[in-house]
Amino acid sequence: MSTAPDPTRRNDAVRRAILTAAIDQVGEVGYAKLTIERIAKSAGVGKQTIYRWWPSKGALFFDAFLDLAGDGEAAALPDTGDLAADLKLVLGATVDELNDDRLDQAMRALNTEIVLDPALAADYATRLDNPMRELKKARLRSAQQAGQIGEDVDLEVAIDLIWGPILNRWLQRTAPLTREYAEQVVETALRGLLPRER
Amino acid sequence: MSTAPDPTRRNDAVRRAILTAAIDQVGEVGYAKLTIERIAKSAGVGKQTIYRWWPSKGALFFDAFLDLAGDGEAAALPDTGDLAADLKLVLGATVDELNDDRLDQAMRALNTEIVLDPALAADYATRLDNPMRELKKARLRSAQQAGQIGEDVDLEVAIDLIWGPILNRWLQRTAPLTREYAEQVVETALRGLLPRER
Amino acid sequence: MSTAPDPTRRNDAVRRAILTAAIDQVGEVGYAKLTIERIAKSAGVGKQTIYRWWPSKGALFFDAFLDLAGDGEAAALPDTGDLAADLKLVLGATVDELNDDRLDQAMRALNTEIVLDPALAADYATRLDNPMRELKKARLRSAQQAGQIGEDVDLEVAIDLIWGPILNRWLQRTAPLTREYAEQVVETALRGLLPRER
Amino acid sequence: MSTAPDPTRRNDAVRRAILTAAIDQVGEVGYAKLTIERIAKSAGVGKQTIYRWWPSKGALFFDAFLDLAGDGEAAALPDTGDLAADLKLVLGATVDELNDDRLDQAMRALNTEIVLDPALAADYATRLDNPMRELKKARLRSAQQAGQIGEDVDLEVAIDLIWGPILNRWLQRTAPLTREYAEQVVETALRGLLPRER
DNA sequence: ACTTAAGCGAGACGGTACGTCTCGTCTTGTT
DNA sequence: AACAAGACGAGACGTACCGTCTCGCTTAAGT
Repeated sequence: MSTAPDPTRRNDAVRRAILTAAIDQVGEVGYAKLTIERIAKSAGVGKQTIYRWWPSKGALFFDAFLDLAGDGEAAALPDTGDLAADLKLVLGATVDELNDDRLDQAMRALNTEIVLDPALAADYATRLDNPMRELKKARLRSAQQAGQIGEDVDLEVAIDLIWGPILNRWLQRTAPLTREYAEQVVETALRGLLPRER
Repeated sequence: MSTAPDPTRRNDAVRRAILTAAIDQVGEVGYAKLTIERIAKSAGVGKQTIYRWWPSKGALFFDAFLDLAGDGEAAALPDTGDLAADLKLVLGATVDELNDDRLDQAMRALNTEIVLDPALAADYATRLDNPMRELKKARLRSAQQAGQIGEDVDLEVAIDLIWGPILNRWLQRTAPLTREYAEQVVETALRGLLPRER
Repeated sequence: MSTAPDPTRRNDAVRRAILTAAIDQVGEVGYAKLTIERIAKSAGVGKQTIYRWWPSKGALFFDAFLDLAGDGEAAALPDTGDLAADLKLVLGATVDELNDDRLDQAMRALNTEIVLDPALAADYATRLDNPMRELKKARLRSAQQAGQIGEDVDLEVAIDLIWGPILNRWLQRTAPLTREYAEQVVETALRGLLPRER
Repeated sequence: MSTAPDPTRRNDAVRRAILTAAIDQVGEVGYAKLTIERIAKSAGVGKQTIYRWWPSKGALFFDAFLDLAGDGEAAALPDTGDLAADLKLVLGATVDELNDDRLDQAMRALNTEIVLDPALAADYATRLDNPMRELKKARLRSAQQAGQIGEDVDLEVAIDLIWGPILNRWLQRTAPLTREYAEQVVETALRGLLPRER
């Protein structure tokens, strides 16, 4: 019978050293060449200590990512009443994050795991994506109530329409990801592609 | 100097066997567990034969994917004059493809490599994405000339607005990818999020 | 720097399994076809465990040979006072050993490595040949003191004269190696080739 | 049915280039690292050309060795009437050959093959060793008839007694192989180890 | 002189083993 | 009991050669 480790005895300094080492090493060698052994060495930790607490490189990295990104996460999207301005602000910040090398590396790594591993994808959805989606939806619902978004618009679709293009351009490197592009996306999404009726 | 192999001496039957084996085995064990050795065994081929012609698993898989997907690639997007209907048709087909298990597996694998390897991403852009983008842009330009898309709309942004949400939902498995969703995206993208003026 | 493994952590059961497997497999397929992989498989051991402790097949085999031969090694040559009889006894035993298939295979293999690799030859000299030579020299010196060997005879040459022919016939398979031949060698070496003075 | 190659069509320049390359490369990298591919490259020859005419590296090398050594081979051993002097002359020359780096390398390589491969050993016996043995025996027989060797001495044993020690010391590198040593061996073998009767 | 059937250089091919790397498990002290 | 250290069985990595197999090209007979 496998005796599960007792979390109360866990040494938190060790845990943090491992998470930090994971992020550090991803920056140095990239996710593909990141090995458990390398993380252990860099953290000054035995391999077993890693295997005791995480089932896989992906799971470890996911925690490391949360540790990195989750801290500064805003509790809510700004709501000044000007939807377009608020979205441009938020997406501009997102663009900046994605252009930051450390975060770019880490998020690409995370994405790799999520794309191939449905279990991690579910975990990701629960712990990161859904909460974020709720914040986004809250802001859009507020706009909808203020009459700035059509009543018949599905907010899920609205979110995808605004954030999807940015994430896509980032992932596929179709073209450089700039704040200008983000603003164009916001404007076009809000207004639609059709010619303006007069 | 490393003498590159002479392509004229290449045995094409062997090449096709390798590409086929690569796709087969990705379906059986997934991309993460796909090894060159396994592909070689499955193709009845020596490992060196693979290493002679491809520099990495990613590069091999990219060729295999092109072999799989590229053949049936349409030469142009339909243009019946009804932009919404045409887009729904095309995106519906895309949705079906992404729900086909073999293609889903292969495209996810490809995506993994592209996300982490800028060189492959560039290759992907040149050989697959850009040509497809041109076809899409051509259809949208035709619509623009017909007055169905605003003259001030940037067609690059338009493409991202239509295709981005679908690809994103597929990659991140936010929710099941259905034809209905695709239709909603088309309609919302065309019409915009703003309430209709009256 | 390459950190040498810590010998105190070594698992001795594993070490013995490897040495045994090496001897076994040499008997089955011969030294030329003996591979590290085969030894590992036969010993139920990972390849790395072999490479961790031995730098080459030759070095491993050398240890395996010592393990095989060294155990029964006599501490001293018999000294009954009758030099010829003692030598015939010892050489007869040597002949039997060389005609034993397992030892024959192993010693030929060892010889192969020694002939081509001076480093191993030096190791062989230190750990096997020199100790044996000392025993031989001790016996001959005793005979010399007893007046059974000329005082001006160089004992190194004497050893070569007695053992050289036997080893040579064995190595080169000039003719079958028999006890009779060994006895003839002893007698002729002692008496010399010249006709007897009267 | 495998059509054996027609020796009359053989290109002798190619044959010689291969043999030369074999000797050259053994000198450069040693026999263990000598590969057919390397010989082929060095000789400017296709691999198939080698495989067409020789069944193995050993067989090829054997021919190469004959080509190298066989040419200058004396037809008979000197017979001045002074057996000791003649033997010292011959063995001195042998010692010099064994101390020549090129020949040393080549003969060690040959020896390696012979020790492990009985078929090659037989070939070696037929084509090199037996003829040489006959020459040696002829010289000793002549000495025996001249009363310089006891009538009851087995000449095969005599040959082993004289040449065995030298070959052994060379193969096992027990100690440096010098002309002085050869002379000592000759004298001791002729006179025997027993003290001189008076 | 003209076919034609080798020999030949070149090197792709299916394999096997190399020696290295990392995996995830297990064992041995240390704290 | 968690931990650092690291040996261990397992097996993939990418490389080097094996011996076989075309592929064109010379190059000598034999008609």
